[in-house]
Amino acid sequence: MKESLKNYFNKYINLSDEEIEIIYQNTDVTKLNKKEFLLKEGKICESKYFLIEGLVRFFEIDNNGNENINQFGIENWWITDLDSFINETPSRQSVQALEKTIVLQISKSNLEKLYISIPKLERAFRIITENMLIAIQRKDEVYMKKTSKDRYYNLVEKIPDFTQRVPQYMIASYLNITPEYLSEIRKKSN
Amino acid sequence: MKESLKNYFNKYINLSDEEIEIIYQNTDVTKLNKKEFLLKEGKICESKYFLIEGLVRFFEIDNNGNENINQFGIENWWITDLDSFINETPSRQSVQALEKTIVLQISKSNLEKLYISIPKLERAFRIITENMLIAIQRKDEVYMKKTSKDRYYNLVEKIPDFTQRVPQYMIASYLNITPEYLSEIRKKSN
DNA sequence: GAATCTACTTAAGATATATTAAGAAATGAT
DNA sequence: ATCATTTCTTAATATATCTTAAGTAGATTC
Repeated sequence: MKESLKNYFNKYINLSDEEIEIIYQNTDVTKLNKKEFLLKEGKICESKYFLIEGLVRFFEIDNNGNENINQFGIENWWITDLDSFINETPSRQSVQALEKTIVLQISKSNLEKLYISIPKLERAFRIITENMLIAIQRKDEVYMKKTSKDRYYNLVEKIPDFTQRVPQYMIASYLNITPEYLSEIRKKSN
Repeated sequence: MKESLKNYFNKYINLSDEEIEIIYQNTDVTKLNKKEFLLKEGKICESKYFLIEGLVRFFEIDNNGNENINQFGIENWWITDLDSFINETPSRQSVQALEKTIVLQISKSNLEKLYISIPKLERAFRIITENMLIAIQRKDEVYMKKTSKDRYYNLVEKIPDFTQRVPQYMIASYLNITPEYLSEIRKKSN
């Protein structure tokens, strides 16, 4: 676990073993079973969660009572409702485990302490956040302008095992189409 | 100009006048007339541009030769194709002034120097990038899941003067609808 | 000031996607 | 293994949005 953290941060900055130790001391391990929640709509997102193993989904309930998935999270990603975390406002979305999931949790106050004791972390998170921004912009290129079919094949190509790990109706929700229509798209592709 | 920069950064970190001066020494002022380009598709985005005054659009040309606007930039925003800037890959989009525009330009190498001489800047850009990420996520909530009509009214509500400053066909492009359909939406609203 | 261009509108027909409802298949519980 | 529940598929119909084409008005050019 400490090893994962070390490997991860070393992609961005050089940290001594003591520094890794300090970071690790400021985290908690949380284990979730399938269907358990990391964050519930309406609550303030108090921590950043570094996903060690497993799979989660971000979703919200729309006016018609439908679940709308807008993000999945996998290994080595930070799981946070950033809006809620930064501005300390109630989260509009929930985060739920789709598989047995292990996360390392850093509370906001611990993170602020870490930024002070290990200022290099500012740099790491500056870079990490930039990369997240790039990722979301790339996603937008596909999801804003392309047809449902293109979005589906884009997803299959980029994360092939998703179609195994995630029920189809959730993929449909993530792609912003109805499960019925996804079914048609898949049929036509044969 | 230096004043703008100072006010801006002071929202995130405390900078002395000397530090502001150092930052300012590492920027260039660029003035653009309407229709001039800050960045052209295929070129590497070599600088971050801080928009002092004016209005720009980000767009790309799709397979059918249509311009696709995916972002506007206004005062106090950083104008960058981050993917191109960070990874030094050719930009897939162009950035063009829609009005007389003034930007402060920081080259990548100058920015790296500044991160070293004024480490607090890491913190500033960490926070700025987080805020950009939050903004893009909020935009996604509207643009991924809502109908064309809702997207239009959301834009009108959030940036009312846009409908004056930007031609309607560009707004349609930004909203991912055809100008004809936007025309219909507007008609129905009366 | 006429001619040309550009942005905007209107309307008819076409297409992509949603909705509804029903049945089939898979999964989980007893 | 059986039953119940959840997920997936199929098909008919409905709706949102696009495409094409034509027309109008304002801006720009000669």
